[in-house]
Amino acid sequence: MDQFTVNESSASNNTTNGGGSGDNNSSSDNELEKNSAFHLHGLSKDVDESDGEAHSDDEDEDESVDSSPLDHDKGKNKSIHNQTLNRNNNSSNSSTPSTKHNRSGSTTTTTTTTTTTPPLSHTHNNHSNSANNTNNIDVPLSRIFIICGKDISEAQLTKVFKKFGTIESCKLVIDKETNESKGLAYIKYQKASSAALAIESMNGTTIPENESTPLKVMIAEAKGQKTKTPVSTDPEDFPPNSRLFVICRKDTSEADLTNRFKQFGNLEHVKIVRERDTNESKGCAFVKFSKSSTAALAMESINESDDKSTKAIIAQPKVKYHKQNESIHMVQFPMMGPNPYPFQTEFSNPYGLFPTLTRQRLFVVCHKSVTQEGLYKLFSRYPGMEYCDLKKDKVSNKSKGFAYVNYSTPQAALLAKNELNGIKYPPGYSLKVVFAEPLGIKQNPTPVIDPISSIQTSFAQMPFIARRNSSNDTRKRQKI
DNA sequence: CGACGGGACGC
DNA sequence: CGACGGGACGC
Repeated sequence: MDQFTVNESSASNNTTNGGGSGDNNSSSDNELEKNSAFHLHGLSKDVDESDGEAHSDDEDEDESVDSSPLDHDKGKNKSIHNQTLNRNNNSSNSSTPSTKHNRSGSTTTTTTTTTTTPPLSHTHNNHSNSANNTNNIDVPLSRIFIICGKDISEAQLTKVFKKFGTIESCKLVIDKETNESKGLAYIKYQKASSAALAIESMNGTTIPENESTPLKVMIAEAKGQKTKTPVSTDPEDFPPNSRLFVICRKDTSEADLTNRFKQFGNLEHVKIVRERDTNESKGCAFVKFSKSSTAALAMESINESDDKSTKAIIAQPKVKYHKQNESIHMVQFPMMGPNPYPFQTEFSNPYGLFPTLTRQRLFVVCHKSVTQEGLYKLFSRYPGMEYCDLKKDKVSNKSKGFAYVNYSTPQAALLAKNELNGIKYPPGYSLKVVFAEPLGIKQNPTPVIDPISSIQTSFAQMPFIARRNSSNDTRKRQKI
């Protein structure tokens, strides 16, 4: 099993993009896209009901995993080229290669509670230094980050999460001072598909041990990466990590790929990358699924198959161009539960954030008697509504008197705004409908923030704007 | 009237 | 010395 080595050295890797296109930086984008889809139905087949065993498939992942991966990882170092990819031929003028991360420290100390996973029981911790430090994990996208209540134990987490695949380690983050849980945890799986399944089925849900706190489950950032990174707005990448980049023979056709990949389910489309002029295949393709777990399972299966001429990795998001002034907006999707929103439960995502353009999102002020259902019906009279979330007080569950409504296009949002702003919605009370500000601009208790820094931070989160000035291309190439 | 939960891993 | 090549999406 040649694990393609990923260089997601979170470090900086500069490559000036002459062509302005900038590839996305993998490190960030990778982590950006944490996320996942939430298919209430499709999923059950994969995991849910079974309750005991998660995997269905072939892949005799069982023992094979044990020692080999580590060995391979040692060898990994060599295969990490910092190749910058882009056809713009940007010679990497800007220095600063990967030197940033030292691979010395390994994070061994994790409290690996590899509890009782039937098959691979004794997963010896990946202590092997350098091989598996979380900065550069052996298997990309195989580690998840969980936000849970502070009263959840490692054992409880393990119990819940082991059904998605073999857990290598489960680590609660403990506050040094108080010695108490911070309500955060990391779980490292052996396989990316396990992580994807875990996200898809657990994000936004509550577990019996703590009914009050819905879990947030997302792909973990590489160790150095502190902050939340924004999400790609590439629609092709939604849900994140649902698309494969496939290397194949040049004589492979779309139909061949379709035949090969459709068995995994929810295949959306395949696209072979071709030379512009000759139309000849470049020997690679994109294969899009509607779930990231499917993409991961397909990848794992393909890479383990005997056909060595075809390999797959999770695709990096496509570079997307934006109008200069258009800001990106992170929309908070409500999580789970009995949902009055038919649309958004299809997807949920790590931060519960979904990228949108500002002009597609409305901020609505309404009388507190207005209900979620009523508001939903009202705004859904205008086509393209994808989301409607009346904010309620956490404890009293009473309306806070405002809501966020999302439309699939700026035009749709504008129409709804024009039609509904100022109407008397509960008779006698005016509805106010305006475009929403990006998250974080208008904070709750009328904070005392100085406008400068708040603006900076919020804009800093908008990748395409930030990237314009920075000549950095942190995107690294994954080598298969 | 009215701005969105909590958030990152040894030293 | 030491391990296999192919490779990014219309701008």
